[in-house]
Amino acid sequence: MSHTLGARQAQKQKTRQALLDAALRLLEHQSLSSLGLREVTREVGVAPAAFYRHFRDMADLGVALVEESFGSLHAMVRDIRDEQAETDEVIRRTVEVIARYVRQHRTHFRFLARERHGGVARVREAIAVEFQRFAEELASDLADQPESDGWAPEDVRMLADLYVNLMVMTATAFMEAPPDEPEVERQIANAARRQLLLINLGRRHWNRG
Amino acid sequence: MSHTLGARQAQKQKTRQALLDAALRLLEHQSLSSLGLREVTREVGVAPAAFYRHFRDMADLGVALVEESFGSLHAMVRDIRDEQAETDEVIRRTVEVIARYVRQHRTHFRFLARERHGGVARVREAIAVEFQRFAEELASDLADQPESDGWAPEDVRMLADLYVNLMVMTATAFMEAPPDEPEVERQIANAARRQLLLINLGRRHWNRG
DNA sequence: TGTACATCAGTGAACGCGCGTTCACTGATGTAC
DNA sequence: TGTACATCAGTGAACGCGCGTTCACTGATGTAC
Repeated sequence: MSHTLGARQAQKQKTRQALLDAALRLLEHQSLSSLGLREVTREVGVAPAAFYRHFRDMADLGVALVEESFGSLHAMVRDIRDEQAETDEVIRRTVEVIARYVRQHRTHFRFLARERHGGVARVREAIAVEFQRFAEELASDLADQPESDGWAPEDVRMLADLYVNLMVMTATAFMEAPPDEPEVERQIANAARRQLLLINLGRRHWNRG
Repeated sequence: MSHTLGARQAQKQKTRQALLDAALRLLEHQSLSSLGLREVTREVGVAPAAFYRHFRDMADLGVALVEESFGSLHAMVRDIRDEQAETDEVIRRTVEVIARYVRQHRTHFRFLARERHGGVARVREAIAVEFQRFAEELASDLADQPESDGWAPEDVRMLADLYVNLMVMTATAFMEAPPDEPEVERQIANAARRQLLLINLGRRHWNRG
């Protein structure tokens, strides 16, 4: 009865998704606060007034895009977490997964990078909440590892923040690299691996001296 | 003859600065790509057409703001570099200087954070160039330190990028903290110090086995 | 299965508004003699 | 020092344009009997 969408509901969802996709496409070369409602509906091919059947305003659409973007980001993290191997191998796989994620979800990541400190408060806040959740999850994972024995909880959180920051920095570097430039990507990956390695060194010697 | 500005030149510079100041004020709650020329001139109290005597368009004004913002950032770095002391003391002073810089130049830093990945290409590029220059200078400083003996140049650069990134991350955290909340600031400073400490640990054990 | 009515996603026209840009202008400042 | 002319920062009116929002509407889909 309820799990099959009626034809009407299905069509509505399709239009809503088309609006989100069109907005994401247009946001490649501009920011949310300069993106117009009419621009989005024009791109989709519906009347401007149709927008209001799905979103109150552009900030509302932005918040929906935050949720969508973090959806694929969480998929990335699950990918990384599922890999269990030697430290060096974990690092190699981690950087590889970040590269692959950015390649496959470039528009999502660009949106997050652009709007994280952008001009729309509600969107900024939504992104901040998600990144915080993200760091908390990572901190909880790190706390369970034997390397974290004897660590103060706030030090684990500090380390998690450092990792999240490095991931964002690396993903941003991949994003800003021109597409289809394997040599540039290789260099970014190399630098990222060595930065992870250096942090892991610091982690191993924490509380030892 | 030439070092004293004529009354006309002086007045022109004054208006130009007023436009920059007004823009920076308005950019606290929006991003450059949604800021209008008429908004800025209205804030200053001049006719819209007067804008064109100083800037070609808003992107042009944005690039001028980038230069202004990095001016005070370089002053901050000179502050840090001039402090010579024990490692722990250097870390303490570094974080303190960052906190002070953000407190005193909040609007400049917010502008850089917001437009670094913002919607205006020319401004983004200007910021990228400056951050790159910044990291190169730091790398050159680091290379001269005895701790960097035997380091490959690209490893020094990698470390410089890590430091720059941590500075940006810390400054951003200070910026986003509500003003006049010493307790929150204390916590951010604490986390930043420990992150610098951990990276320094990793640095000391790099290339050691 | 068929009929009568309700729902509601999307339409299309209309509105008032603020935008960026242009233009001929004004009048204070600067320059040449 | 005084005069005649040039410069040019800032003015104010005008323009066409696309914006967000409203509204009564249409017609396909859903529901009750």
